[in-house]
Amino acid sequence: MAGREQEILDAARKLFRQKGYYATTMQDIAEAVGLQKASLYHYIRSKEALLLQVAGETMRLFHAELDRIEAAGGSYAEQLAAAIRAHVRVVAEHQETLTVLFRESHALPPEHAEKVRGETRRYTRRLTDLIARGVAAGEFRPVDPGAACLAILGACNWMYRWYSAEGRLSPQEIADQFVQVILHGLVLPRGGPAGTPAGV
Amino acid sequence: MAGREQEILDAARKLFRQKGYYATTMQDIAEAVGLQKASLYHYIRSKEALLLQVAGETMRLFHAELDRIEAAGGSYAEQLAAAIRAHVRVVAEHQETLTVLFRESHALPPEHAEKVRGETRRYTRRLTDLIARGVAAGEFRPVDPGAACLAILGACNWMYRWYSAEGRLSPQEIADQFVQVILHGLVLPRGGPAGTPAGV
Amino acid sequence: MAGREQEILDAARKLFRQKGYYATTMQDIAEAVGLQKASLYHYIRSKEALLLQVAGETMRLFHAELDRIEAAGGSYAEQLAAAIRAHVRVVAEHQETLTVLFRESHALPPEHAEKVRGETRRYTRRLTDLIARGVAAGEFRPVDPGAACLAILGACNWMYRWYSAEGRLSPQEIADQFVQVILHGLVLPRGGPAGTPAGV
Amino acid sequence: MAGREQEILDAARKLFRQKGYYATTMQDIAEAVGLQKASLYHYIRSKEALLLQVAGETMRLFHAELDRIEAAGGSYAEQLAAAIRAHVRVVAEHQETLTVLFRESHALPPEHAEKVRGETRRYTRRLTDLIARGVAAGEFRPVDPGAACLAILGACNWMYRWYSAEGRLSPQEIADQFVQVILHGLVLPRGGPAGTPAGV
DNA sequence: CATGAATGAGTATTCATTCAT
DNA sequence: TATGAATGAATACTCATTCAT
Repeated sequence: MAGREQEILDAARKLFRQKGYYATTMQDIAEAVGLQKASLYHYIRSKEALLLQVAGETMRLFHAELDRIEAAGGSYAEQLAAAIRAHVRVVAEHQETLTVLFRESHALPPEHAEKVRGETRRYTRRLTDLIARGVAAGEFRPVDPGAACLAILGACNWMYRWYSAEGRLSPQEIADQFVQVILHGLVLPRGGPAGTPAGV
Repeated sequence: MAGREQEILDAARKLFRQKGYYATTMQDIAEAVGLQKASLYHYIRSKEALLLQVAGETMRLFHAELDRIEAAGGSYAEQLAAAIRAHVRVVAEHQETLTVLFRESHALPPEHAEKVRGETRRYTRRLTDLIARGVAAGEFRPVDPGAACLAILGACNWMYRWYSAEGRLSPQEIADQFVQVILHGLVLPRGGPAGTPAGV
Repeated sequence: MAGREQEILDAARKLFRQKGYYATTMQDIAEAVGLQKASLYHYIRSKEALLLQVAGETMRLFHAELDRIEAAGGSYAEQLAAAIRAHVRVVAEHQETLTVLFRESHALPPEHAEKVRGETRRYTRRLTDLIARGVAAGEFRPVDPGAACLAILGACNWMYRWYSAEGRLSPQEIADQFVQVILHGLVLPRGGPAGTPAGV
Repeated sequence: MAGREQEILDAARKLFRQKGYYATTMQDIAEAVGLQKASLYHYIRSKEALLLQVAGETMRLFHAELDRIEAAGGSYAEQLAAAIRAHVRVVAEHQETLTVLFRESHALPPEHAEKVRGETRRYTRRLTDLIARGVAAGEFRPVDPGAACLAILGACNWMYRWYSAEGRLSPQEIADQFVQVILHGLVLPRGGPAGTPAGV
């Protein structure tokens, strides 16, 4: 059944995150699912294949969120805010997977590593395009869309290292803060009668 | 001599970054410095000690920059901008070390890992405090300083994964963009006299 | 059914020859007959038993041929020639089995290996006796019958390594050549009125 | 030193012969030379490399003997007799190596197996040519040189299975018998008071 | 009859580290 | 200082075989 395979994948993901890919032995995984080492090989081809599956799981999610958001439309600021919120949520919900992806994907054989990197690049490009369109539309400042995108992704992805479900802020709250910082910046527009920006 | 020790450290850092800590063998390091495996042990205690040294190198730098900036004074926005610029510069200049730090420090034994994490936390706190003071002084929006700080650190640290000296943007330019996004946000304040409050 | 068992035996023989006994897995055999690994065990006791069966198949054939030839009678030269022809034919027809027998029978457990060797020895003895009787009768040169027998068996058995159905010579032709060499030698009797021997 | 490497090679050869290549473990070899398993790898690259070395050792010897014999000249019958004697001697002296070569060389990776087979073919061709020249010169019967050569090689090589230093016949005696059978055949030329062939 | 699941025992190989020279 | 030799411990993976269904 797929049940056992899923159990193995879950155990592997958890262990890879806790101890790292190399430090996790097939023995560890076997014990975690209550099987003998050899029995694992009925369900998976190799340890590496396990890593590949774990690492490959997530990019889909990000793309799906972006699809949804673009379909929903709205101003660029609204779309970008939604994208940030979605990204934060995915990172919080799949922290384990993403930790493995970010920390261990270099252990994949070149071809697979390349595939994972390709997915990542594609996602980056989509987000960059969104920003570029916002800039072109005069809705965003004339920033460099590539750099801005990487700043945003960095802020969100970095969560994999510090987020905790027991932490002070909920994913929702984190997302609110990130949106505010990224969309409006930290600095209060100085005085003047001239308007402060509209809160998105 | 310290010369040899430094050579070994350099080789280790480079290899740890290229192939990862586990995938790098003492043999690799020995070949890189033109010694035999066994000879390395005249200079270093163990592979782990090597990792510890590499990983421990950098936090000092960040603190030093922050010292300098705080000593120089200026508005909170100026200080924060300077901190971002400094951070970006350090990441660009020590990408190798930071890659090892970010990716491999979990391979350290608990006590050492804790020490490294402690340094990191201390740096985060200093930056958070700076933001908190800016907020208290009414210079920054009333954001959550902790979240804002982590967003900034994420944006900057994430560079370890994508920055390339041959890339399109120089560290200087990257810093400019980051400062702009983080201090002023992406969204152009909508004109008009009618100021909307800094809601959100 | 015996059908399935035979199929398995055939597949095993073929694979043992192609890849060797150790390199052939039960999986390989199962795939070759379109069953699952576990299902093989309804027909056979073990992989070793399979090898034993394959290895044991052939000696019967050699003995049967010798029975037939001795029953038919004739001069010793005629009988020996017939034995060589028969042996060559059997090797050509059962090359697969004999390859396994010659190359892999040492993988059998001592007792079975001994049994196979016993059969081989018995065949060798019968052929040696035939030669010895020919020598005693003054029909053959006063050679050492044991050595002569092993020379003959070597020449014939070695075919397992080089014979090919697509080769230049048919088994019949090979047998003709072997008979000629073994019965009359390579060297042409020098001159003299004395005739060349009758071609057997 | 080469000493240890040679010891390992000797142990491997002996064990490969006794138990077969697959049934011999690196542990066995290590114990035989009084080292730990891991230590073997200071001297050899892999188990397979060990087999290759053992298997590759012998063909050189056969060629060297043939060189010597052809240089010495003499009638074709004399040369062939010398070749047979030499071959018998080499087999007796290197039975261990040849057993491994004949029985286990199919365990080599294709490219190396091919190389070994190439050497074998070259030796066969040289011997075939010698016979062919003898036939052309009218010194040998008009046999098929290829078949005759394979008969001879079979007779000699087969010794790897039955020869024993403690056996009834010395290599010298075996060679005498083989030469007699192959050069003059088993059958006594019938009739006439006239000459028996020259005993070579 | 057939098989999916499970396993125990085994196997080559790697690697950081030690130590006598 | 430098190293060749040696090793203990670990590790992923294989495979013949068993058994409940």
